[in-house]
Amino acid sequence: MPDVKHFDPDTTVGTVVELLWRRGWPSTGIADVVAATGLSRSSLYATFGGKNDLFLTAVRRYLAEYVDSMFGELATGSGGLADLAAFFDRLITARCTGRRARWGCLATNLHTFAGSAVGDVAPVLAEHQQRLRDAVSAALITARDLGQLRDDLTVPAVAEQLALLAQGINVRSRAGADPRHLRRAAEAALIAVRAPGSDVDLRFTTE
Amino acid sequence: MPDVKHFDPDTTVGTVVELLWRRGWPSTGIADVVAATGLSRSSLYATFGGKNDLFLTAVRRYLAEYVDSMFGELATGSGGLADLAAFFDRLITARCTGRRARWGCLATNLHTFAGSAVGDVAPVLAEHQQRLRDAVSAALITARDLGQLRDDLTVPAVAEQLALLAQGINVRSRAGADPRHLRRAAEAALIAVRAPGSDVDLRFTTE
DNA sequence: CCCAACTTGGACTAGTTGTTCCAAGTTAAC
DNA sequence: GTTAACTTGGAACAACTAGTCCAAGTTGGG
Repeated sequence: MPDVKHFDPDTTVGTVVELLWRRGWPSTGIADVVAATGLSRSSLYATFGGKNDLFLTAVRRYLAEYVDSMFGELATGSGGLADLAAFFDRLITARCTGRRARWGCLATNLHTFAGSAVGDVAPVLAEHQQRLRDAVSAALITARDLGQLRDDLTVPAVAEQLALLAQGINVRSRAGADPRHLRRAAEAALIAVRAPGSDVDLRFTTE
Repeated sequence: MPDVKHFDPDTTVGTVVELLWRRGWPSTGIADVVAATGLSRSSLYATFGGKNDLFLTAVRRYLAEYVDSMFGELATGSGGLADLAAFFDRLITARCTGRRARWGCLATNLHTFAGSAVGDVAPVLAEHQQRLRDAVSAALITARDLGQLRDDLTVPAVAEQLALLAQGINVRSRAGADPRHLRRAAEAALIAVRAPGSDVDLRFTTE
């Protein structure tokens, strides 16, 4: 019986993701969403609820669409340190080139107002960080099995270290860091944790 | 002849630093400053100009008061990697304990809207990152002279890597990261770049 | 004392914020 | 075609934003 929606909510969420990613949570208003989507306030509020709900939906979409694909073979691959090198290469390329260059990572950007009263993003960020660390851990365990990882370093410690490095890359890329510098840094980090005898190639494909 | 100011501008800037640090730039309004300082809008605008000027002044104050002291003996010390361990220990303690725990680093937080139209913070952030990298570089050069640094790694690459690690620590500390995890990560990073033969102690004083 | 130079509180813009509301329009089963 | 359920545009809302303005008050040199 009822009238049917005149727009595609999924497309709308996609637009909101880009807005939120580029401009940040507090600086993005409903008016911006209206302008970017062409919808009216009524439709937005009826479909998504308020600003908080809409933005939280957008954040979850971001994690599903952009982050999980970024992890790629990290958790499932068999390359060990080579998979980690590929991951950092992919990350730096995504952060520094293309249409979304210098947007940083939406999840990392949101850390800025993690302590804020608005929008309960903290749990979402915690889950994201957990997934990142788990993926890195999996690759490191593979590396250990392959004899690529120094035996005087523990997997959890190195996983945390590399996850923090990724966060640093996300932050600095938004400020316009030189991708060559970032690649050098990631390469150094991986070489440093590589077992002395290992001959795994850690050079980045992109130069 | 003229009337004299009824308040201390330096104290006011100090209050604004805390406000900006904790709540973020776009979320902090002049009304908040008025409430926190007890001053009137007139006095604020007459003394500091608009919101942008006031906040930029606060950011510069932050860098001078909190960051430079954090670097400590990094640039001038003779401990090499030991000085770096002390730096990370200091950083993690500052970010995770005390009144300002989980506030993160104001400069790192500001990266979130580096690309934004408002307030020209980008140059300030660039300068800050440069200083951080230079300080780390100085300590690494000392480490190299002392034979503490692996000779298959270059100073600039490791400097960038450790600077990015520090940024990661800043980001994650705001979201409530476990300081023990952070210390483990920093320790692993330093152990990994230490020359095989070196016996420099990299354990953190705080445990 | 006197008065010019300055500061200050508070009222006041003009624009924006997130949100609500309703009349008008649209849909599809009956 | 009727009708009930739904969507939509636009107006309106109160609270808030950064910033301006001016009369009243305060200061210190002459």
